Amino acid sequence: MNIGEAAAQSGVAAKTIRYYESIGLIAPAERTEAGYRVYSTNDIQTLRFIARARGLGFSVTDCASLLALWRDRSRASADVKALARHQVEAIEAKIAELETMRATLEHLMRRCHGDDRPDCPILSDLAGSSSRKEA
Amino acid sequence: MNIGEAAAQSGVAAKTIRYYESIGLIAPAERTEAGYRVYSTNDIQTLRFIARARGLGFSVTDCASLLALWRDRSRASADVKALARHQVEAIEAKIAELETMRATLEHLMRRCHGDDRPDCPILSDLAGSSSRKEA
DNA sequence: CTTGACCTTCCCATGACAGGAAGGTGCAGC
DNA sequence: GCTGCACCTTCCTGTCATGGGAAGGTCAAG
Repeated sequence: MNIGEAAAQSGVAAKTIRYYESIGLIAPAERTEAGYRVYSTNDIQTLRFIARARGLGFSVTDCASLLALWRDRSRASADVKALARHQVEAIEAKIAELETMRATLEHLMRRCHGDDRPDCPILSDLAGSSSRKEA
Repeated sequence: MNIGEAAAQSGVAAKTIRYYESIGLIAPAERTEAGYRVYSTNDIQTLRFIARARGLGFSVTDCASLLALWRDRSRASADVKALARHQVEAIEAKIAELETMRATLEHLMRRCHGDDRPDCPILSDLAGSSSRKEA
């Protein structure tokens, strides 16, 4: 299977597959005589694994760790769980940050009449009024 | 005031101030004979405005729009509110995405015993078990 | 034999900066 | 006056995870 079909089957763009190979996340693919990369269904599994982990927000570096654990038949599930917990914490931190932003913005929007008058509490706040909330 | 003090007073790193100047977000600063950038308290206000907008998640491009509206005394507050609403929507989309990730991860973690046994539903899921949730 | 869809490598761009090198400036102290 | 140090300048590189596109080779169909 060429890289195009591998991309179609795995959901990972051909460009990205080459990138993953270049940074060592996946092993260099076999090549045809002409230099075309060749992929097996096993490689597709790996790519899908990566795609799912990325979809859960894991960094490419985390994916390398997860792949190593996946291949290590003697791994402890606690190790995997620790990575997952860490990821959940990172996600929660981001959510909290975003929630704060949203709350502040919505508070400002409620106070903004939003018509064609120039008076605008949103801008006033950004300009430094004392009623703003510090993040 | 030199760039170092402007940075201290505005909360924007000196490096970042130069960056903002280079991309045209702020006007080029006046210079001393020796070429040092000089900032006024007015410039500090602008930098703080930007810092607050960035803190609310607005992109640098959005900041340029907000600054333009801020300076336009005849702006309509509706224009500002529209930008804010757009930003809230973007934030909510990100939150939703992160919530989905978190829910999936937590679901997987609950099923993972997390001890020294190698059996791990988290990895099984990433490897393609049918019980996974699609994001 | 040509066409067009693939594939290859290579470099550049993104967003929003941070780090660091190489060199000039300003001021305090001796 | 000179030294030293903190500060300033520009310029280049790196970050993260790709995407875009150029220039050129390959493959299968018609």
